[in-house]
Amino acid sequence: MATSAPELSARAREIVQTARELLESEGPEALSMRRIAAALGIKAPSLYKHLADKQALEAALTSDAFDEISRVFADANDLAAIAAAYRGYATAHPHLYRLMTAGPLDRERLEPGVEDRAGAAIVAAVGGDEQRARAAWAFAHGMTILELDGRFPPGADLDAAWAAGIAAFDSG
Amino acid sequence: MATSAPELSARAREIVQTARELLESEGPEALSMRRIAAALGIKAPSLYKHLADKQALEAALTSDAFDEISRVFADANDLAAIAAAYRGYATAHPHLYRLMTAGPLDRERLEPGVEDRAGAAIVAAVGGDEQRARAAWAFAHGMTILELDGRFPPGADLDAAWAAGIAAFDSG
DNA sequence: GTCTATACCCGGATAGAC
DNA sequence: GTCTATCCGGGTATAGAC
Repeated sequence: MATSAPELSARAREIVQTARELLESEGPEALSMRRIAAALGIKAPSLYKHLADKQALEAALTSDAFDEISRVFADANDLAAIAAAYRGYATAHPHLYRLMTAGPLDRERLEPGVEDRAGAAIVAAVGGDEQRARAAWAFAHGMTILELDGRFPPGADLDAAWAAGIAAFDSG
Repeated sequence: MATSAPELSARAREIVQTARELLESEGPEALSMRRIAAALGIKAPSLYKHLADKQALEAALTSDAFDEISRVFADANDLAAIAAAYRGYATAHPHLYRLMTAGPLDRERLEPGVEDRAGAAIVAAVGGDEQRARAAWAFAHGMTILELDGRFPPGADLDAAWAAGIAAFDSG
């Protein structure tokens, strides 16, 4: 059976918090054990007394982000509202959003349930249909990551593109 | 005015081809100048006689991929067909697809027109509406990258999720 | 709990000889 | 057009002293 992430000590949580501030303010290259340690005024090897390895740190950051997204979803009842919440969270925390969505998800190291809670809010917002929920999530993630990466043509009206997609899922 | 990518010499094209084979068969970690050179039986510094830097190599790979996608789109007239072509190309070339879609696009180093040609096919497939085209592209990219990264729940019926999204964009 | 020292890996890129 | 030698940077992680 898969064991999940161990509880973090108070000191470990400080490290995670510092790592997050670095990530959000300076981007993913800043998320190195040396840089995090330096920001705390210690040396990199000391971190390993508190966290098993870097993956544990990333899992903690990702679990936190899932939690926060679920909270942001709480007030949203329809697709337009949840899309706005999704886009708003990602735009406010672009580097964190990329960290939590890029590449495989190390589910065994996440806090149990965080992924499902975020997903359940999307399913509810589209009226309970899982297939439509997955498609709508893909739309939202696609819009978000293409927007964050500057992939749309310069000058594209992204509000209008979001609205077009939301209209499609609302009526389809 | 922005100058675009210089023509590649025949030897440079050989290097790009070798790089592509490495990328597709072994993944992005294999796309290093040392590994590419080794695969060609030469040393890494020699590559710089043929290509300015690694970005030039990546731009060539990306331009080729855009070209190929445009070609795959050529036979597709409606949204379902173009979505199937998109998904099929990405699934057949996952590492290349990630390379061409992840992060910012270095437009000045691409072959001129390759991005627009691929985009135009999507616009045509949704009937000419740019906003719907962007939303549909976001849906397709989102589905694709989440699928490639194993982000959907294990056992999720992705054919059904694709169909749900296509239906939404067809009717909405 | 922190330190120093270190081991090990990797990467892109340049200078100058041949 | 290729080579050797080298420079620069980076990273995760461990051992063992304090």
